[in-house]
Amino acid sequence: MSGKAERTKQFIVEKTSPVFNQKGYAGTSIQDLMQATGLSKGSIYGNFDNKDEVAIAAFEHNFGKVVDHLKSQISVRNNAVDKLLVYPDTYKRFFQIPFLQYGCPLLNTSTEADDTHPILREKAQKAHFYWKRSLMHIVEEGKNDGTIRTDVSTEEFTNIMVALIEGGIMQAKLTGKSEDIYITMKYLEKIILELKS
Amino acid sequence: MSGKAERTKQFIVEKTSPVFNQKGYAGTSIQDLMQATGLSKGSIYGNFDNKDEVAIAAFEHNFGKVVDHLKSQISVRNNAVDKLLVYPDTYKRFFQIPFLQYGCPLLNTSTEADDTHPILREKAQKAHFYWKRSLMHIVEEGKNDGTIRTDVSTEEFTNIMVALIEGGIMQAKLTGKSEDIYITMKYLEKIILELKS
DNA sequence: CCAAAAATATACCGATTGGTATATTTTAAA
DNA sequence: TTTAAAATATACCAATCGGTATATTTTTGG
Repeated sequence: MSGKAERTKQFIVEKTSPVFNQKGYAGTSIQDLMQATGLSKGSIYGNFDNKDEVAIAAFEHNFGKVVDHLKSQISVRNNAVDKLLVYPDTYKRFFQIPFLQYGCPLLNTSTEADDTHPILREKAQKAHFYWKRSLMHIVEEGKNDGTIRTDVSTEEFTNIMVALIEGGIMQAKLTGKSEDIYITMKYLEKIILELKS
Repeated sequence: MSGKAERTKQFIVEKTSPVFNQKGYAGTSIQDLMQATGLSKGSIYGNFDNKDEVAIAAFEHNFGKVVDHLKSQISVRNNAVDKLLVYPDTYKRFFQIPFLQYGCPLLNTSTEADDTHPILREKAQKAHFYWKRSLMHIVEEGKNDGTIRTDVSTEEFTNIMVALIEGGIMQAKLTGKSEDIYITMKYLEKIILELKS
């Protein structure tokens, strides 16, 4: 496999990842992948062993895009509370973020795969664990430098924060109303600000 | 169609609804329905026009079971705050409720169907609307009889409540840890109690 | 108990599924 | 520029998909 194949592999992932996020694993066929890439079946199977591997790579790509987007915003903020506020700031504009058009990849993948696809489920579990860990890290940081109250449980707060984001997205995607995510994110903003010591 | 067919139809829905909730619409085949019911393909297609109709009936059955369960508990409580507390009380024991074994039907159906299956999406939208309306009704009731503070937005509160429940379920289903939904529901309990006037 | 009707089972349909073997084209090194 | 290798396309495979036509069984009303 030369550098060309490596680029084609990347190309396939980029083109098919929105399809997987929209249609789900079971709902996406090889035909869909051929159509999304413009490549033949042989070309796809020449770069991936099977549909599973494309789906896994697609999930990791989708999740990675969200992470990169948040990370870049978090990096330019210089205290824990402001860093946490990146989340409501971002998800308030949920419908305007192109790679979230078909929903949160973590929510989509976990609800489909939790009872059906062990490999994909494990990938989603790891993504969730990574997300929670990075949130907890910010809260702990704030506690250590005295900007966040120490009488709140980091574990509990991050759990609630994730629930609000995913539950808000679910409602907004279902109703199609940005108001639904906006309300939830306004509330998240409020409880983040209440963390201030 | 005699009474027999009506009972068979009901039988098919009861046997297949857990399958749809576990595997999703795209992931459930007619074979699965035959296996779950022990009936032949002809029998299933004699009672339903197509897979869509079975899926729709299954979703409504699944959602109905949750609604019935909650309603029966709410009916024996005699003030708005206590009625709202049925939700955290119930979902705290999420993993012990048999018909929630494969997750919340509203969450599962909406995340799968929101971008792929307009009919199923509409059913999920209506279910969500019904749920929110009944929550809002309880809050308004409490405001009217003076047991709930009038300075909180009913719309905003119910939105946050739904988000916490669905987001909590998503995390618990993904990790497999009841702790994840317990934390979220403990918090929901707290903010419900803070509604008291 | 019998006959008509209703319900269920069997057998089949074309289309599509995920995947493979092989032919063809493209790439890269000499 | 030639040639071996790598990448892509074509053609095919058995299995399964959702759905239908028809045969058989079961139910129901007289």
